[in-house]
Amino acid sequence: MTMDDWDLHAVVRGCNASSTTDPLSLVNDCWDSLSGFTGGADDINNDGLFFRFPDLWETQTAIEDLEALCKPFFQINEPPNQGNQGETSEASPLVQQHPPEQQQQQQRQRPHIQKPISQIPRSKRKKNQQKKVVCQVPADGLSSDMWAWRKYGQKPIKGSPYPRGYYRCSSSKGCLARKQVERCRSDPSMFVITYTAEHNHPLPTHRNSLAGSTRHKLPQHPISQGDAPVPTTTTPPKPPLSPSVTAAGLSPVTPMSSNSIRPDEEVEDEEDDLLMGEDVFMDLQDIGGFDNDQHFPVPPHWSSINNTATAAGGS
DNA sequence: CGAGTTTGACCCGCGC
DNA sequence: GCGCGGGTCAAACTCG
Repeated sequence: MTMDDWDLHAVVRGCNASSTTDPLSLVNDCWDSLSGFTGGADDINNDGLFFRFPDLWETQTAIEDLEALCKPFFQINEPPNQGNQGETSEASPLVQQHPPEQQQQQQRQRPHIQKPISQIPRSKRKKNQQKKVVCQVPADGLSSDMWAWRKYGQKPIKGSPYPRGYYRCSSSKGCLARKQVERCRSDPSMFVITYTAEHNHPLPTHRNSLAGSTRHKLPQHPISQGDAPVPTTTTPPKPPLSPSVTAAGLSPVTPMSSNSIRPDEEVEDEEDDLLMGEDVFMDLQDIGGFDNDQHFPVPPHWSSINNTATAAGGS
């Protein structure tokens, strides 16, 4: 928690200061401060896309990490300005950095299971030390990342009316990348995505390159749909999102062309703090929404972050 | 038939 | 040490 306070505030301040103007300016300002990072030739393929997360867990600053993460996810093109590396270090605390080995530790391993993905005993990992990047995106933003995700679990989260969906990258069997999707409690139209681990393979040219990525499943059981509140709550059922946006949000598949997703089918619900406890928090909402015909035309706006105290029920 | 989803159970980190 | 809660597994199921 050493740097939770000072730099977090520094970052927020920086962005907020800009917010007095207009969202785009704000975003650009914030992005500029992050734009110092240059993944490196090794991380970029011919298409200019990241092959993988550029040393995600080894970058110099948290900002760099965050940017590295988000670039591939959102297909953000080269930021307008570069060379603000000096500034990035100031705003570093967007992401908590942890030694690479700790990242690996998050890979679980069961004694009876032999999988490449599970090579580090789960017992060694520290939950609270796992590096994560938390993003807040609108429903259609969920479909904006290039990776193919496969849902492997869903659980109701204590204190939250919405279940959390667990996804892992299905682009590659050995890929350790995972993401957790949870509907934002303060704004049900938004989803909170927590990315963990890194992709160890090239960014697919077509998100649907993988099988079945476009499976449109109609809601069967409200509970099973992530966007629906867990039964234990009194929250009324919500209208299903578009097919691409299922459970806790988001289709595992996030079809790149799923721009057809309509946020209007969103939901409503209570208000609460959506702080994710820690790590980075990207608030794309402030950007003014996404252009449905484009993939994140503008860089995400980093709004809030790193809150060590698990505001959300703190498990 | 292959791939994704659902869902209950299990494991383990963490707080008390 | 115990219990809670989160994260993951894997069988069963659904769908194209």
